[in-house]
Amino acid sequence: MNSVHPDNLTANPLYREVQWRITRALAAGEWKPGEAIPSESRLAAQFKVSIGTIRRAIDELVAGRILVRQQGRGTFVATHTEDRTLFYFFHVVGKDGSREFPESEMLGFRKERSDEADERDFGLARGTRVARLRNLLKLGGQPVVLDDITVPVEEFPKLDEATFRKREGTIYGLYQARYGVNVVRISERLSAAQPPAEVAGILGMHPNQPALQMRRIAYSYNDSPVEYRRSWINTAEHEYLSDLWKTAAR
Amino acid sequence: MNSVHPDNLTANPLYREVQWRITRALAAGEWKPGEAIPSESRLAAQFKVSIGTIRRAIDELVAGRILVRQQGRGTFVATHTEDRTLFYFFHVVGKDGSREFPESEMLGFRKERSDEADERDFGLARGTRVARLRNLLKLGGQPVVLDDITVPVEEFPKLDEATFRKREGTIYGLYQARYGVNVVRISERLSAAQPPAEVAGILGMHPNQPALQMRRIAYSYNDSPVEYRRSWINTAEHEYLSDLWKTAAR
DNA sequence: TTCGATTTGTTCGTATGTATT
DNA sequence: TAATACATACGAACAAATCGA
Repeated sequence: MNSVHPDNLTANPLYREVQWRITRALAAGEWKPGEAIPSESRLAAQFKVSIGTIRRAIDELVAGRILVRQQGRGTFVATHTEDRTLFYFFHVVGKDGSREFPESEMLGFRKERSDEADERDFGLARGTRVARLRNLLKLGGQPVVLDDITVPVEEFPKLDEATFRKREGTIYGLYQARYGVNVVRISERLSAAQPPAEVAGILGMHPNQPALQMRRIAYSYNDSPVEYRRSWINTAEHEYLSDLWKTAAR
Repeated sequence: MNSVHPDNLTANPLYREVQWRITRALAAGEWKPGEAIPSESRLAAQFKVSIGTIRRAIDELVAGRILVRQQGRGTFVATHTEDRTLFYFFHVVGKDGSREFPESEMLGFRKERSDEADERDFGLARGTRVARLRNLLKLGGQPVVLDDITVPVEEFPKLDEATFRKREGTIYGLYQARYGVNVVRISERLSAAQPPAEVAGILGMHPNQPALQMRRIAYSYNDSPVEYRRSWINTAEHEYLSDLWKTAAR
């Protein structure tokens, strides 16, 4: 067979074409988070390629934490209910290096139109209907992170305050389980600044004490942005950890 | 042949054993940065494994940016002379998202013994002979990052001020070319703080303006630490970008 | 410019091992 | 125990890029 598949018009290798098709199926909700996707042999038959090509396609999705393989069981769509996926997206640790599961408390919820700041910070078209959510994260009982979250209402139908307040697990877990929105990648920008008095008060900071200011964009499949955050982090006892994979190189 | 190679006592898969052996050879300086390692077919013959196993072993080292493949040419030990490797380790960007090659200026150099702070921050045994280097990075002509770098003298024989001052390219490029020390991974911890007046002055900051404080540990092969930094970043016009790979998921 | 050798890249197939159900 | 699914290892064939004769 040729190295280029007949219905592959983009001159991409076959395994990448397969990867696309799997990604599209995921984006379309064909297989839900936590569920198993068809077995490699079944996918090979379905796509009419060798099992090795299927494995190669899945390899990259596993590396991107979009799928999870389990020998003897199957290959599953990654969920946000496991601790390791949490710490893939949550980078605040104790200054002693301790990692802790944060306790979450919702402080506010409203719906409105996106404004100029959203356009400047996130490239979000002005006037988009959005929900705003203020969420406080505590570590060891102490308030450490204040998140101001913005999501387009369109992506999250029938979103309401009670859903957020009564949720179990992480916010991304909620997106995934209830709205079928799967966050697979984030981009964060950090700077140091003086938080507003209101924020400093919530975070229990002394006045004039600086804090970490963060802007995050969260992406789903195919690099489509689905959530925007402005956060303040009290770094008196904690810090932001950026650790570029321990995967390879041992 | 068995899945476990005769001289593989650790019950690791064969490709990982091969990966180890390649990594050890790299750490021993058998192949220098910029040089080609033996071809896959040659390695396969040398290690008495199939070429597929060699490819699998190299795959992970390429993913970890330790090796670089080039079709038709060979597989090379990664260097710090290319722009893309620079931005893998340098995370400061303009607030408008612009990436710029920093201009470097050495402000100080001395040798001494490591102190209590090094032990606390980096786990570096107290009393180790170290070199201290103060380096200023400018972006667009403006001072933005001040690095206080600490390296164990043992790893860098005959290290002197002139070598640093007259270098071309990055500091990690210098480590690599002149001392055979190849930085392959870094871990960074960030917090917000008030810089000392001296630092604020160097960075051209207004007094009482907060800055990003960073501690970095740089690792070579096999996760052995080789360099320690304390940095201050002026985030008036720039910010720290943490973008967890765009590789997969497209 | 052409050609051939070399090297990595892609795809296929097969056999066997290991974990799960 | 048997069936299923992923994991490892091998090999073959051809494609595509590179480089020097």
